[in-house]
Amino acid sequence: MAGTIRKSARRVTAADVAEAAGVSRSAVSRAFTPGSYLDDGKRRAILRAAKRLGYRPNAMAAILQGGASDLVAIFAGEMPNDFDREVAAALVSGLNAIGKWPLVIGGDEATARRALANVLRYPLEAMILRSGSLDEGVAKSCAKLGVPVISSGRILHMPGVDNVCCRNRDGMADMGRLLIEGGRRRVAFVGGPETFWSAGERRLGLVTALHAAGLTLSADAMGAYTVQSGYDAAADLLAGPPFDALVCANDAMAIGALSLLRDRGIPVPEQIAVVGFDDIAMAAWPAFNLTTVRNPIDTLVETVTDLVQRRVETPTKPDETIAIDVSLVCRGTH
Amino acid sequence: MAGTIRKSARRVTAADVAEAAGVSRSAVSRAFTPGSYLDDGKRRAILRAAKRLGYRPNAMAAILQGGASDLVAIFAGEMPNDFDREVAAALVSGLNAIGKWPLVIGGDEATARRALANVLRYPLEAMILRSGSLDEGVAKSCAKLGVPVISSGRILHMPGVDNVCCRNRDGMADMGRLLIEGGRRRVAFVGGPETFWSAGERRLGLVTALHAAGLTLSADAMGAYTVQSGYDAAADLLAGPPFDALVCANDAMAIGALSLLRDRGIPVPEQIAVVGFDDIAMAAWPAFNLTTVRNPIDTLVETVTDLVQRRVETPTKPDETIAIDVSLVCRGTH
DNA sequence: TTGAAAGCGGTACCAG
DNA sequence: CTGGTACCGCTTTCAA
Repeated sequence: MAGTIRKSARRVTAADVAEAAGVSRSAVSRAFTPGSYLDDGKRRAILRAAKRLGYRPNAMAAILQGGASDLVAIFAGEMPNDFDREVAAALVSGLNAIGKWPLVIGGDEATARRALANVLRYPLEAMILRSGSLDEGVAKSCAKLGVPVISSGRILHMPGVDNVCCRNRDGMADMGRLLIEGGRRRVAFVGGPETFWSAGERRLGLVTALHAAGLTLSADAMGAYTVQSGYDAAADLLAGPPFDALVCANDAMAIGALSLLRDRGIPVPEQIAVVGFDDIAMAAWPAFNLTTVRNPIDTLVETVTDLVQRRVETPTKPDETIAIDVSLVCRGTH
Repeated sequence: MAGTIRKSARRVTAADVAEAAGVSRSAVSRAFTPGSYLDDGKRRAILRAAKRLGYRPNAMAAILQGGASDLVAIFAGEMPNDFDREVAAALVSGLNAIGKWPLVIGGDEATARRALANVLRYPLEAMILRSGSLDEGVAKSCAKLGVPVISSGRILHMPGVDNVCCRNRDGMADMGRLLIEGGRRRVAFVGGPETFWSAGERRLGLVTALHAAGLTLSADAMGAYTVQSGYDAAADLLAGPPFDALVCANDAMAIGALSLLRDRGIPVPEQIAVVGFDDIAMAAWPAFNLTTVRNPIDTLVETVTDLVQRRVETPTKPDETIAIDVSLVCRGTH
């Protein structure tokens, strides 16, 4: 369907406004700078002319001149599950709320890698990492350029990086103890490839709790943090030696595993307990009622935005590593 | 936890590279401009020096000078459900793939409104609308500045706006006919407030199909496109006159309704059919097995990114309204 | 092929 | 309080 043909117009500049209002460009600049010396009547006249012409100060010029860019990149990775997408959405809102512009980079590794080189041409105030696999490389590139890096969801031991991360090991250790107290003895785990750093941490927490009780992991499966991969991993595990608890590195996989067990008619939690990590909204739905570990997104976002602000304010402040507390959410699958 | 204290360094400029390589700034600029006259040895020397110093051309200066900004804003709204978040994530990836930088604006209306005024200070190549409530105002502001607007998910009849939208009415009309053919006669609908434009369109499609069969809508409930609101709406409807089909304006609400009916022990689809719209990944899970209308995200993203490119290429091209085909997905709840 | 110089659109520092 | 002016860092003429 065709519609109106439009004309492309040149952007209105301060000079245009100055001419229209019969003042100098300096005056126009002052009219848009709070707390600057300018006759009140003149200021009003300028703002009126600006509004009439549709003038907005060009951010590029202001930034080039030395102003804040307010640009913050988010390296979001592929966002394969709802938790990652929720975090990304919440980060965007949180950054908007503190007056920053999140410039989001997502998609597969090749696209992201290509994007990185180019996005660094923009004067970023910070780079937020949520990707997983490319993190070290990105952090190195940023460090070279003096762009502050905030890694969330995985701890990067590099100078020039602030870290925000939930207590993966503690959370999963608590979960392990809960299962053991509930009488479970043969515990299987569904983790992820090395690029999912948190999977390794969570596994470690579980193993620690098991060891303390004189137990070891019964089986180890590899997932991909998606529902489908949890479904498949559970099927693989069922083909092996029996187990009475299935600990998944995240809720998406736990929900997938739950579905598989239901399909096979295996009673949960009577025969096998199934638990996850994150406490996504879905985990609370009656259809799943999943026992899990709460990984609070709001706290994460607050911590990250706070870190962004403090880092921008004091670029030389020491690096920080902030841990976010998690807590057991006992529902019906353990 | 404290760590290394870092130094904040000045950004490396073309002048620094020029000095290091013993050439003029012009030569440095040329070295980064494909297809420009420059001695090959000199170019190599410059690129080497640039790499050593960690130089990247400053995008702000290039843009100010007249270059492409590659900046595309996405007005994403609150993203209350997984479909919206999936679309946002896919749009981000799609834009990255064509070399654009999605600058995402999300969160509640107040935040978004405040953000709009400021983001227009950046030279945006396009503005993608997914918000719902603020769309007209945003489109007007953009039109005044000559920023192309691409509205997706809701048709805006305004000059200067390209529209991409799925065939909401057709899809829901097909669904209505499917239900009628299946013997359903008392059809209830769960829609949304006026800000959810698609809910009205989908309702219209359903009503059309019902009318053609000499039927009318049995009941009308208002949801908010979230799972919880579907759950609540279904509860409200059950308190009224009986019905044998429950059509929800999106999958999230359908899944909520499904949960409520299960909680109440009402057999689906034997006693009541439940259907949705969008075909989110979850709809296919065995736990829900939802009959729905497929609203293809990949096609949406391709269409939008294509439109962005064509609009940037030819700013004066006529406005377009592109409809995306949808299709019935028959599973187990109808 | 090269360097010098003129902007791009602001901001901030001048002297007035 | 005001207007003029020198930048910010890059691209792109222009003349050499």
